[in-house]
Amino acid sequence: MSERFQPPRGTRDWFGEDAAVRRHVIDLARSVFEPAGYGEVVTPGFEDTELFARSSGETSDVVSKEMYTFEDRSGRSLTLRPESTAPVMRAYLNGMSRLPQPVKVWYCQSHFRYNAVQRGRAREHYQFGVEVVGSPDAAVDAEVIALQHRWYRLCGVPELRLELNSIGDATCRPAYVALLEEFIDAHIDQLDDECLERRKTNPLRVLDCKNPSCQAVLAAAPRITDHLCDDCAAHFAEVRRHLDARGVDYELVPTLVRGLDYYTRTAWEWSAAGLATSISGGGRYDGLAEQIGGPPTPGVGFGAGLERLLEVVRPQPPAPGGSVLFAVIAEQARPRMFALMDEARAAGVTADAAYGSRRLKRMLELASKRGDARVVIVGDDEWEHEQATVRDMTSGEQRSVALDELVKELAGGF
RNA sequence: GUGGCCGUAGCUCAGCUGGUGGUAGCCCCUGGUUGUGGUCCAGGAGGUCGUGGGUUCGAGUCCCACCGGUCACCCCA
Repeated sequence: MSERFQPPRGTRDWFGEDAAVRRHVIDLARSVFEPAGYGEVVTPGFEDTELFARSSGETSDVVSKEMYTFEDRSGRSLTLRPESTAPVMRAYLNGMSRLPQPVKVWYCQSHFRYNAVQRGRAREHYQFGVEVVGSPDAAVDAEVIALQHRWYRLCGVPELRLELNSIGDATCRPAYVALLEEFIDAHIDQLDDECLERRKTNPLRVLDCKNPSCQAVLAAAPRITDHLCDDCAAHFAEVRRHLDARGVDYELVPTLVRGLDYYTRTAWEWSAAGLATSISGGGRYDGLAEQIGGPPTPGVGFGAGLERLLEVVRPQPPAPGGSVLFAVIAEQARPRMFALMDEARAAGVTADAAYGSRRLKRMLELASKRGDARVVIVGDDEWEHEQATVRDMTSGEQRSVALDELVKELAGGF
């Protein structure tokens, strides 16, 4: 095994059924978002390191210890994207802002973070994500959440749960944080070391502490939702009205916060049975554009981990159906038959050849395993008469078809 | 990054207190006469027991380190 290569720690290969199911959940997401006006966006695999440093915040875990940062041959500092929201906003500022507003996009990209590898925590992971840039409308927040809800329902996610909160904005959050810090300092002797550490880096995270004795103390702490400014409170109320109207259930969680600095107002997370972590996180980020040198620009979106989703549900793609397998026994018939196979493909028929064997028994066996509907058999007998035997794999019925008619027969057969 | 558990074929796993690696199941390939599948039968391929050291007459089994996985913490999708 030492002579062989393994995928690098925290990465994996996708093939066979895994790849098919993965493809299927992406197709389901597209089937939900594309009719709603979301177009695909693709951003570079790496960006200027500063883009992530400035947007996520130098002290964030992502920036301080999880980024894959390297220098290229010209000495530029580049970083493999650890998330896609900042890159999408960068792309928005680099041209997308000229499109009709707001700009609605989806992406399915890999992300790289040097973190502890565990179930649902890889070093390269895929996210299907959505961003709506250019509108502060609460109806947009609700649309994104509602569509995501439909996607997860289509996937059949068990015990789907939505946690919702508003974390305010630059007007009200600083005052709330000051209030919270005051509370924490007043109860400092009743909180553990971890809380003290968080108090220094991100006071909001203190509320997350899982220590029961800390929780008992923190239950009396001021809540962000009680201290929103009028605009934020009105915005949050409207998001909830829209969600109620769309029939999306949610749970208000005042302690739900975000690890990245650019989030404002609406914040949400989805979770499901069978996985301790959330399967998706989203929020509004009205402060992001300015942090990376653009004009004030509102935005809202989510990133949904594909691997995490596939940990809790594996929706089966619909069986292809109607596929045809070419079983060409006669050596001299192969060139023409495979050419006809291509013609059938061009005519819309799903077709493949049994390349692995020249024995009919094995070819039919293969057709059974693959689930092909029909098999085109051409041996010496058929070849002599310019014919093919078409076998229906369900009924076992066989009929002769002239080679000149074969493509038409296959294409019209279903 | 810290701590616990784990690592036998592509996959799921046997392997007792150290004494020669399993006819195991699934998957893959071949054959069961010359052209008929979903079954059955027979055969085969595939492992330096994660890697490297150490203890021992002898290590899949015990010890150490590394690699990989997993659980908790941190954080997050």
